Amino acid sequence: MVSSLHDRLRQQTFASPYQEVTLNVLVCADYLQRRIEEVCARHGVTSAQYNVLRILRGVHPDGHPRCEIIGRMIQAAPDVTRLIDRLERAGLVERTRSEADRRLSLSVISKTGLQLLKRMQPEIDALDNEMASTLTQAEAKTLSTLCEKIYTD
Amino acid sequence: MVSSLHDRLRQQTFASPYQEVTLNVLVCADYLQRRIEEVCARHGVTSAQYNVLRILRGVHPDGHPRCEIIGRMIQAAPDVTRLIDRLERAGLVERTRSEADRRLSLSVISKTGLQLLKRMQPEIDALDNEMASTLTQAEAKTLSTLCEKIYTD
DNA sequence: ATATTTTGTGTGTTGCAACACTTATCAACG
DNA sequence: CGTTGATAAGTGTTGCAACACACAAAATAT
Repeated sequence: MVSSLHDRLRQQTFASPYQEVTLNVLVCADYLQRRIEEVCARHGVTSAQYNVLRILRGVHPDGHPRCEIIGRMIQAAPDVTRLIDRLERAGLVERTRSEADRRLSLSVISKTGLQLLKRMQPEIDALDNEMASTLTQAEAKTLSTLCEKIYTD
Repeated sequence: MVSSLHDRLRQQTFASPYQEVTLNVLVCADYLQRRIEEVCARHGVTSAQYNVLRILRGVHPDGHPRCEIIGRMIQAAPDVTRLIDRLERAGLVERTRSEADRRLSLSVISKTGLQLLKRMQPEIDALDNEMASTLTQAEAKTLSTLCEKIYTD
């Protein structure tokens, strides 16, 4: 399915390699995103929610204010307030007001949230391992570096 | 703003270069996507709508059935029916029933749609040109090839 | 100290996205 | 030729996303 798109992109003649690379990065990301989304769906969360949970696991047992979470998210998203609302309703995070700065509402990942991440881990790892068959470690490194060059302005 | 995320990704230690590359491709794509979305928003369309219009321009004055459009879209999307509904309401495409196979509803880009694409072209080109300052042509080619390796299974 | 700006969060509304389901047409087969 | 299955498009519903806006607390200026 994706490979048929690939064929069409190949047939197309590009005015510059920059036009081509933009399309390829977008298609590639959509492919990767879709695989992750699949795993997340099986566990009843969206990829954005999963991303937030991982961020919060990184500082557990401490929490993060909303603004800090936004800055660390892979895909920028507005409306993080309601995203956390849903995580809270699902019992995956807990919110408390910061004493030091009462504007901040600190989100902390809950025990249930940590358990969910633990259950998902092997499936996420499996995705990474799959990639090892199509890309050498050196190629992965190169790809990372080139991507960084683009988004670091 | 993105570079601050970049710093955090750098600080992080990755279990494997495959974990790292997944994040980097996603972040990079989000960055590129956001730039395109900005241009599209200025012209009153979403990037998905813009994508469909470009696909239809490719076969103008002929049209494409919905199923064909789905296969050619950069980012897979369900509900293309209503996406085209909106393009039709905006006067950017016209729909007709195929005589050969009456299940198919052929979408054809309208004169207004072609004009819109023409007006947007310089701004889209500008985005590509910007990239030339951060990436050599050879690097762009390499990046394209590596991305293709990932999504071609 | 009070006024002003900045920062952080939450809310209200519109429209789009994702999911499953329905309808219409074509193809294949008894 | 009628029946069954496959393919294409459209519909109905729920919930999320994007936008602007409103409020609260802290930082800064006067």
